[in-house]
Amino acid sequence: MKGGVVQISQAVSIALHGMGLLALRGRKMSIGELSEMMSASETHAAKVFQRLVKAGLVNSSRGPTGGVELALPASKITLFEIYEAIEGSSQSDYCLLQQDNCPFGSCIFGSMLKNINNEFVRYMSSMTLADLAGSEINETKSVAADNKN
Amino acid sequence: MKGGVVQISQAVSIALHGMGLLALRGRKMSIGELSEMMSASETHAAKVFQRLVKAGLVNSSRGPTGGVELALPASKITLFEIYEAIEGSSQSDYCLLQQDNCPFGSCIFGSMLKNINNEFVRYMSSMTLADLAGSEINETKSVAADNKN
DNA sequence: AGAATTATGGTACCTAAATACCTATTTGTC
DNA sequence: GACAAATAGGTATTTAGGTACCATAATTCT
Repeated sequence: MKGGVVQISQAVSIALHGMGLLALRGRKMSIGELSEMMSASETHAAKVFQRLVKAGLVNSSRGPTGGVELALPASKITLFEIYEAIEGSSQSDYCLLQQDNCPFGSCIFGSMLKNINNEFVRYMSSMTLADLAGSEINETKSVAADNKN
Repeated sequence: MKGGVVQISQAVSIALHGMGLLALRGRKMSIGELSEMMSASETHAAKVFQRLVKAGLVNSSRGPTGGVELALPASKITLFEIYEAIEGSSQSDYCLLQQDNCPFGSCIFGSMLKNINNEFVRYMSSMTLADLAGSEINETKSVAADNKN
C-alpha cells in the first residue's frame, strides 16, 4: 500500500474489497471465505469487519452458517462510509508553522492538500457499492486488455 | 502530518516550506536560520536539504557566510520536483488481489486512487516557487481573515 | 447435552518508516 | 590557527500498522 501521495492502509483495502465482494455475491459469507478470496490475513480481516459491524454497515451472525452480510442495500452504502468506518473521521494539518505565521498566505501547501483531500471525499461519497457491482458486470470482459500499469 | 488520504511527510513539508522561504528571500540562508523559521528540527532540516542539493535544486556553501540557496530561478523549480527529490519517484499499487484476479474490473479502487494521485502530480508540476512567492505578495494581507480551516 | 463452527474482544508482539540525536569530517572565512 | 557552517554516517527512539494469540460468546448440528 505504498507509493503515491494518496495512501490507503491495507485495512481500508480489505474493507473496500470485502464489502465489494459481499455486494457482488449478495449473500452471507464467512470471514474465512472472504479473507481467502482477498489473500489477506484472516485475523486482520476479522478486525476490519468488526469495525464495519460497529459502524452498522454489516450484519454478522455466529455459528456454522454464520458470517457477514451487508446491513443495507448496496446502493445505500458509499465508499466513503466504508473508508470512514476504518480510518475514522480525520482532519488535515499540513502547515509546519503556526497557521497565523505561515508566510505563504493561509498556508498554500495546506490548502492545496486539503483540496485534493476534498476531491477524494467527494468522489468516494458519490460511489456506492451498487455502482461497483455494476461496473464489474460491464467491465469484467475487458479486464485483461487494459491491465498494463 | 496525519489526517486525510493525502499524506505528506514532515520531510516534504520542510522541503516545500524551506524552498519557499528561499524563493521569498532570494538570498543565501543557513540551515539553522531556515529550521528556526519553520520550527523544525535543525538536524532533520539538514538531511532534507542534503537531498535537495543532490537533486540539483539547491546550491550549498560551507563555512561562515555559508548556507543554501536556490540553484535555479524560482520560476524554473516546480513543487513536484521538490516532492520527488525527497520521496523519490513512486508508483502506486492498491489492489489487494493480483491485478488479473480482481473481480472489480481492472481494480476500480486502484484506478480511482491512481487518478487522484495523477491529479496531485499534475497540480504540483504546474506550480513553481515563483507562483508561491507571487501568491504570498498578493495574499499576505488577508491571512488572518480566512484562517478558519 | 455436547461438539463443531463462527464472530468478538483483548492483549501483546513484530516490523518498517520517520524522525531525532550524536559525533565526527570537510570546507570556507577571518 | 580559530571558528562557523555544511556533510556524512551511525544509532536510537517513536509511531503506526499489521500480525499473532487466546479466551469467550453465540449458534448450529448431531
